[in-house]
Amino acid sequence: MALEHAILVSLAEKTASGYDLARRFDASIGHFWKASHQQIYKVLGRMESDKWVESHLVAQDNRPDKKVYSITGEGRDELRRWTSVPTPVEALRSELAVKLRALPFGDADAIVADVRTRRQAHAAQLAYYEESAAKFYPDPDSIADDAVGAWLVLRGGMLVEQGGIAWCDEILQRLAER
Amino acid sequence: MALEHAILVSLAEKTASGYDLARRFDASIGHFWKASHQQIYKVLGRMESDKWVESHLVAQDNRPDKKVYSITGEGRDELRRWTSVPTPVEALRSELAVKLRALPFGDADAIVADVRTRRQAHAAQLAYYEESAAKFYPDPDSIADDAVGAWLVLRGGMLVEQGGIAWCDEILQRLAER
DNA sequence: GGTTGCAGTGCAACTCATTGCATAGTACGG
DNA sequence: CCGTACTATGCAATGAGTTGCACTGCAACC
Repeated sequence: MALEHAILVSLAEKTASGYDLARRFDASIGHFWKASHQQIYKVLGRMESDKWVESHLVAQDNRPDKKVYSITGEGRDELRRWTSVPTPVEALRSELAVKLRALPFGDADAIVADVRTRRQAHAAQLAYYEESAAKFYPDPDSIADDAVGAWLVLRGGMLVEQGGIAWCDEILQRLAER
Repeated sequence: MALEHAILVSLAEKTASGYDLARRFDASIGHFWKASHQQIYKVLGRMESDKWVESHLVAQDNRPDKKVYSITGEGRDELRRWTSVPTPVEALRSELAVKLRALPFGDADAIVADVRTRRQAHAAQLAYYEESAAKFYPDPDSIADDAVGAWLVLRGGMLVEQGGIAWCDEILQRLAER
C-alpha cells in the first residue's frame, strides 16, 4: 500500500495535478513504482477525504481546468510516520524463473530468444540510468543532502539492471552454447 | 497471469494435491512466485474447468481425503504454448526506493535501521540459496539437462540477493557514515 | 479538412491477491 | 483431558491494479 506514500513524496517535493503525477509516474519515480492515471485519480480522491492532501481548481488558457493537489500537515505527519515503520522485504516475482523451470516441457529456443531480448532491455535501461546519473550527478562524491535519496534510488536501479544482465548472460551461456 | 503456469510446471514435474502445491509454493518455486493456498485452490478449480488439469479423490488413513491433480495433454500444450510467447520484463516495485526519496521528509535514522535489517534478510536468503546449491548441485559444471532450469533459477536468486546486499551497503555508506 | 497527439479528469468492469473465517479429524506433548 | 500443530479444502469480503471507455478542446501536420 505504498502508492499513497509515493504520491505524498511527490507532492511534498512539488504540488501537482493528477495529470502531472501520472507523468511523474511515467518517469523518475515511475521506474520504481508504476501507476496508471486511473489509479492515481482514484487514490487522490481517497487521500483527499483522508485529509492527506487538498486541492484547488486552477483555470488555464487554451487548456482544460486542472485540480492542483498539495500535501497537508496531516499528510506530512503520515509520511513521517510511514518512514519510521519498517518496510517488509518485497517478494520477488519472476515469470522468467517459472519459464526456466518449464524448460523440459517447453520450447527451449523460444526461451533463449526471450532471454536475449530481455538482456537488451536491461542493457537499455542501464544505459538510461547511467545517462541520468551523468547528467544530474556529474560528481557523485559531492551530492546535496536533499538529493542523496534520489541518487541512491538511481544506484539501486543500476544494480538491478546489472544483476539482470548478469543473470541473462549466465542463462545464455548454459543454454545457447550447445 | 502466470500462477496457472507455475502450477502447470509443478504438476508436470509431479502430481499433487492443492495442499501439496501450497507447500511447494512455500519453498522451491515459492521463492520466485508466492501463492497462498486459497489462491491455489481457486485457480485449480478454474484450471480444471479449462481441462488443463484433472483430479481424482484419494482416500487416506487417519487423514482427510485429498484431491490429487495431474496435468492433462491440453495442459501440456498450454505450457508449451506459453513458453513460446515472450515474457514482458516485469516492472520493479521497491517500497524502499520510495522511502529513500522520502528521506528529506521522514525519519532518516529509522530508514537506516530498516536498511540494516533488510541487508540481513538478503544475506540470510543468499546463505540459504548457497546451501541449497551446495547440497543439490555439488558440481555446477555437470548438471543434468532436466535440472539446468532449476539451477539457473537458483543462480538468479543468488544474483538478486547479492544485488540487494550491494545496494544496502551503498545506502549505509552514504547515510550512516556521517 | 481530417488525423494524430497532447492536456485534462474520471467511471465501470474485471482480474489478481490478501485476510479472515469455517470445518474436521489426527497426533502429540504436558 | 487440554491446547497446539498438522493435514486438508474451501468461501466471502476487501483491496489493489489493469483495461476499456467517455468527454472536452487545442495545436500541429499532411
